Amino acid sequence: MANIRTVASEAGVSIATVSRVMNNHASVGRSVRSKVVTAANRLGYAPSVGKRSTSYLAFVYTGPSSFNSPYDAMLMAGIAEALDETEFDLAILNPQRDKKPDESYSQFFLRKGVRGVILRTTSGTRGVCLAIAEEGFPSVVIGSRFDQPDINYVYGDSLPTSKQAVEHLISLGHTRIGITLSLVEDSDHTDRLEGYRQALADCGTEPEPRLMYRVPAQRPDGAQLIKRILSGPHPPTALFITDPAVVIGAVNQARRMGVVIPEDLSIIGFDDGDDRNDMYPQLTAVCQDASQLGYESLSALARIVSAKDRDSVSVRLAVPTWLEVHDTTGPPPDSPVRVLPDGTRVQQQEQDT
Amino acid sequence: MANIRTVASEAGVSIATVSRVMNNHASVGRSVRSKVVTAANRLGYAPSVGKRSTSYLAFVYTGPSSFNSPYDAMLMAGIAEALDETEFDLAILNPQRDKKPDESYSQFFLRKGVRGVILRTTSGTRGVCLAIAEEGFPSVVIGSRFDQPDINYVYGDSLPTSKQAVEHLISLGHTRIGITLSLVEDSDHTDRLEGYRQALADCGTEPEPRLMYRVPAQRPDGAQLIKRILSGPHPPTALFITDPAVVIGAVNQARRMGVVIPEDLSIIGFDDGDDRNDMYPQLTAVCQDASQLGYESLSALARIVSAKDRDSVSVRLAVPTWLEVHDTTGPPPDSPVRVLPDGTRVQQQEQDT
DNA sequence: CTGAAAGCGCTTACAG
DNA sequence: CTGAAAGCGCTTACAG
Repeated sequence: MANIRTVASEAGVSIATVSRVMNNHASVGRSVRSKVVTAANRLGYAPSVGKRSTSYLAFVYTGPSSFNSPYDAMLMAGIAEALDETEFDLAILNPQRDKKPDESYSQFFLRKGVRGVILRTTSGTRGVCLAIAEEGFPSVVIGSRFDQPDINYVYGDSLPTSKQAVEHLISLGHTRIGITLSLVEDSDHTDRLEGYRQALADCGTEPEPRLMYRVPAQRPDGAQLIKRILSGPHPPTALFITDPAVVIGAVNQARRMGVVIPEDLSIIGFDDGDDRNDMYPQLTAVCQDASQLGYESLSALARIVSAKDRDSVSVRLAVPTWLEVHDTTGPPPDSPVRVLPDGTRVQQQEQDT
Repeated sequence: MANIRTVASEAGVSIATVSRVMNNHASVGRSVRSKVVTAANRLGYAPSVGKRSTSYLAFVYTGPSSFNSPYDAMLMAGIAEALDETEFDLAILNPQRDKKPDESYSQFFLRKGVRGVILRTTSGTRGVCLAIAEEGFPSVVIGSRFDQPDINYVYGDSLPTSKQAVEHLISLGHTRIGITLSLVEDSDHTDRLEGYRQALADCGTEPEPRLMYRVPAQRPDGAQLIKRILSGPHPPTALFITDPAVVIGAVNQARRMGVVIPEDLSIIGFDDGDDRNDMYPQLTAVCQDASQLGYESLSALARIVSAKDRDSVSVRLAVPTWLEVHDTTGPPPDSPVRVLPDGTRVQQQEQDT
């Protein structure tokens, strides 16, 4: 294992300077600091005392943390499972709390005694992931695709299955198929929209902007959505709801309004874990095993950290998703079902738009 | 902060011996080893290199890990929240993987650079919690009560609310009230059973053994349970289901069998988070905010670790639970509803038993 | 099985 | 802002 002396000579500075960089002393000049960080990352340096060199890998939220979502819970389960097969321990790090503003990510991670990181992306933090990868610190991004080289990631490949989901609705006879998307443009939602587009394009249809709904990714937002679109003009007869929380809110709200699923409205949801099986009626869904994302990310990270030559390991892994057809999809009603805000149910005939 | 020299003189040995104990060298004699561990815990020793003494607190499963349960997810969320208010970072440790058999828990934690631990109890690991507390290592048990002094714990106080839940059923007119319990005897399930007993006792009823069901704590087990008890003789008209996963399986299975809730069968569940609001009909439940358990545990642990005199801090915290009456409880049917294995519905008259 | 002492990795007051 | 050197905490080969 590289020690402070190796790093010093690699960077062409004294060991005192390396130590100062590792402890983020303000006195070190910018250019010297970045030379040292680069050398440390290249050599795979980690501070150590005798044998007790740290052997922590970290799970890092690049944005606000959200441990209570089913997605994150499944990630953790998979990470914990993979961890048991390695010699590493797991740390949970929150750079937002105590990374110093003038500190690079590598410095922060090294100061915490961490050897590699799994980056949990949230909206608007792709830049953070890129910055960390660029610094050369061992990292694997979980849940997002990247075009840039030299960035490792593991993501759920939902495009083809999303297409398949919409094709399923088309084959049932639906022509007014809505899609819900989150407010943020991440690669997951881009993929799901693209699957929707492709399925429609294959049968010569243009996506209709009025059938594309942007909603925050919470359960109450799913309920709101259903109220809004079923009371408006020209509602869809089927919905592809691309978020696991939103679909739960939506299905329950529909039933509260007396809308029968799938007779009045077909719904295809998205499931990160096992939720589809705990719903009644059982949910037709694009399924992803989020625990597998966690498992694969941690395994990959362990390989990278343990590798002789880290740059030789490149991880770009697409974990398959799959479609499960259950009880929330069926043929469309003769005409779209509307429910007015006062609860009146209107089954209108198709009209010009 | 105590260093290896202080510990050595406190224990009356050389620094070499202290170091050997910390690294679990086999050569050190049993009695010397335990003297050193005791001294280290008394002084709050943690290995350090200069300033970078470790500042990790750990979340430790005393049994098999289960991150994907809603309970654990909520715990993590609360722990993460409390963590942000401290100077500590979080580690996840699995003693089952790499604690050496001949190593004490304190030695293991110190070797990992951890300053204090939150112990997640599972069935049959109360002994582990007691052993760790006895060694004097800073620890807080989450989710269990203890009678022994000198053990810190934070638990959900579900006895009074469980009693209230059963009283609610009694006030609706139910006389055949069943209860489901997990297979293991932990303090949580003991409390819930005791609440059930007390509510029945207050109106002069003995609990009937045939209405007390032991089931594993998984969703499919809830479905099995409903099949079993509704097809058997003398089914209950109301059920208090003391596990969040079991109740979901049970409610959905009941509906699959055509049993109307609450008209045919009333159900009171248990909710660690927000699941009751995502069910249709909305679940009447004994509610506990598991994230609060996590929050309080971590806050308490941080206080203990930071205290001048650790033994002066004693944590024995009962977090309140509460009853929310929603849509799964109502008056009992005229007579208990039975559904035979072939799907035939039998509404039998009350009979002698 | 244990200690005295040499040595390692890192940090920091001092000097420029 | 950086280095040479003293010093700290810990580990370990050597000796008994």
